[in-house]
Formats: sequence, C-alpha cells, structure tokens
Amino acid sequence: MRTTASILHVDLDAMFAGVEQRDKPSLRGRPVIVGGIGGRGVVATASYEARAYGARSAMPVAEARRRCPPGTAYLTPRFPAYRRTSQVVMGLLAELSPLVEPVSIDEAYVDLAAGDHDLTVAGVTALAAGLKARIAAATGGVTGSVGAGTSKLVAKIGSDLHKPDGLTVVVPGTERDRMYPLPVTTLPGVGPATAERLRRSGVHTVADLAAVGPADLLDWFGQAHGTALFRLARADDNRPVVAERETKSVSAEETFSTDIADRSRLGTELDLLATQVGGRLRTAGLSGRTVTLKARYFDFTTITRSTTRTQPTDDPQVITQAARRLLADVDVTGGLRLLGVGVSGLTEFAQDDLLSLLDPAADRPAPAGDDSGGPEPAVSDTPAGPQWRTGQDVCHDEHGPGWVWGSGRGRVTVRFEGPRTAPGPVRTFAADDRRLRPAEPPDWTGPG
DNA sequence: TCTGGGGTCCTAGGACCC
DNA sequence: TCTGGGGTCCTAGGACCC
Repeated sequence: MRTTASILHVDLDAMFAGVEQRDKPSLRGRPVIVGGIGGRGVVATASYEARAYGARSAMPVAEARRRCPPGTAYLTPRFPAYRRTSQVVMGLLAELSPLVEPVSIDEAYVDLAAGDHDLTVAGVTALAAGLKARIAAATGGVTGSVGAGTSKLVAKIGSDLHKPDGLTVVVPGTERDRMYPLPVTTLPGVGPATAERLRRSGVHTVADLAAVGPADLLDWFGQAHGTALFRLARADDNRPVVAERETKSVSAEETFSTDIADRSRLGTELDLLATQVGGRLRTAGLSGRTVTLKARYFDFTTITRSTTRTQPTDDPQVITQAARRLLADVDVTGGLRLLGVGVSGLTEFAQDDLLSLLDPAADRPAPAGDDSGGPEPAVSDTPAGPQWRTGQDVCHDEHGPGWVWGSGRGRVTVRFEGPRTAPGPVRTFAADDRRLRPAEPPDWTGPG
C-alpha cells in the first residue's frame, strides 16, 4: 500500500454535453441531452442542467424527454469533437507522468510517483488545482473533477465526491473514514445485481460491507467477485496504473429502429457489421480465431453463438461467412431487435496470410518484424524528421492512423485509433522513424 | 415512444486428453 | 464392477463499466 496520495483520477464533467455547450454558446445554461435521438436511443450524457430534471446516462431518451422542460436540446453525439478534446486533456496528463492509464474518452488515471513531484498532501493538492485550471483553459471551458489518493479505488471515489469541477485529495490514512459512510454502490463492481443481493442482507453502506465475513461474500458472489468486494470494502487496492492494455475483442452491433424478421435483410446487416469489424481489425493489425454472433429479441433476451477457427482472420468475407452460418441456426421468426458480430481470440497478425511471409512487397509485416524492440528502419538520407506536435494526426504503416500524444528528446509517443469510445494503444517511436508520417486529417474531422 | 454501443472479466458445463 | 482427477479449450450467458 502506498503512503502518499500519488494516484490521480481525472474525470471530465458531463464531457459530451460540455463540448456541445462550449461549441454552441446558445446551449450554455440550458439542459442538454446527448444520445441516440431515434426511437430506441438512450442518453449518453446529460448536462448538469438536465440532471436537475432527473435525466441520467443510460436512460431512454424518450424518458428524458418526459422529464426535461421545453427548450432542452437533444443532440446526436459528435465523437470527433469529443476525441479532440480528449486528446488535449490526455496530452496535459502525459506532461505530468509517463504512466497514464486512459479508462475511456473522458477518464484517466495518472501515477504521479512515476513523475518528479512533491507528493505531500499540499503538493498534490496544488498540482491537481493547477491541472484543473490547465484543463479548463486548454479545452475552452470543459471542466474536470480530480481525485487523488493512495490507490486507484480511493482516487476514483475522490473524483466522484465533489462533482462537477471537484478536487478531492484523500489524505493517506483516512481512506476508510472517507469510504465507510458511502453507499456500497459507490464501489466499482457493485452494480444493480450485486447491490440488490447486498440489500437483501441489510448491507447498504461500505461500512456495512466491511462488517460482512469473507465466507458470506464468497458464498454470495463466488471466488473472484467475493474476494474483490472483501478487499475493496477495506480500501485494500494495489492495482497498478497500466499505460497500455491489450485488445481482447473487436465487435460491432446495431439496434434496428424496428425489429427485422427477414433473413435476407438480416444477412445484409450482418455483412455491414462484419465489414466494420474486419476493417477495424486490419487497422489495428489484429486478427482473431473466434467469431461471435449476437442476437437480441423483442423482449430483450439476448443470445450469442460462436465458432472458433483453426487460423485467425481479419477478412470481412471470412467473418461474414462464419456469422451467416451461425445466424442460420438462430430462430428469427419473431424478428430481431439487435444483431452484432464480434471477433476474439486475437493475435497480432493474420497468420493465414502466408503470402506476406514470402512476398517482400506484401503490405503487411511478417510476424518476426514487429515493433517491440526490433531494429530501427534504415537510416534516412533525408533531413531530420518532422517536428511532431501534440494532437497532430499521424499515420504509421503497421498501426494505422493515430495522433501525437507527446514528444521530446528524439522520441514521439503516438496513440493509435482504438474503438470509437475508447483510446487505442500507445507506442513510442524515434522522432525520425520513417514509418511514421503526418496524416491528412481522417474523414471524421469534418464538422459534425 | 423501455432499455445504445463498445468493451472486460467471470462462471459453469461439456469435450477431450493424459 | 463402476465410475479417478487434473488441466485446457470451447461455448453460452451474465454482471459490470464508460
């Protein structure tokens, strides 16, 4: 357990709505709902003005419309704009420490112990206050709530304590005092099902949970979840801040505006989804062995059917064929509300692409030549490489499109395209790496 | 006007192998 | 006659997070 409050959790306040209010001054001070505005849409983010009327994330937009007054704005998400704002903030965090763990487009942990900082409570408080001011200035007024503590758990709870625009440093040694009065649902991993099971046993607060014996928790929740709850209730958390995580699966799904029972239409939708998945796999340089079909019925019951191939693939046609075979065994007579396609069991490269091993002109790298510590490319006879700017769009032969996260001392750190709502992997290159080149802004940079 | 879309992790049962 | 165990892989479903 750490003895200093050296982990920060940064959480941008109602970020999607905040970006919209920044870009459209007429929306400032008004309730704003960002989400799917079709018949089956849900709220992605409600501005604090809208929350005053009871609008919440994940609520059907239809319900939010009932609650919010006339004059409320209902907007479709503009992910490119949110991503740009996210990039700016992540860049600021990267200046604090090399160890930054993005959790999502609007949230990250920072390990200050990996930087050079005064880690006293006063020092961390001043640092966090300065960070908040820089975030607001650099984003044009989007605010962030910051928590600091001796663990990820405590930092996250801290950032939640005084939202929006909050700053909470949990003084080392006072973790349990701060946590015990809070509802158990404050703890990460305590969702509706866990909360209901705890409620039935009279457990409402973190203090209540800390009083439950380990045998009961294991009995109620099984090995993994029971053990986790026992530790979290005691503020016992030593999870490290991890800068980069391996992607485990890539998927795409669509909820139809009305249920579809026609097999040929479902087949067409499946092709579209498989093409998206295959394209994203290729961009990421990944391929996978298991193809999973997901189907949801009118009553929201959801089934999955999967098949595992001998060789990994990133080929949309192969994925489509596998998914179509799985769909053939699914009863669709009552219509499907949702269809999804996913690929898991991922490896770095398509191993069934034997030609790329033999053909030096193939556009895909051979497995032996990957980016981890391999030799640098041939020395360039052109002048020194470009000057990389934070936030600049770049392209890399192996990793596809990305943007500059930080640079200096002859190195440039690039975050590559990830799934739409989450940041992708981070790689560091020599600034003159010829595989790295400035990119035209991708097609999603247009307005709205 | 009921319930998005992208993920992660865990459990449990059966097949299969030694 | 009667029913070993452990490990791994695969499949399906569910809880949870943002």
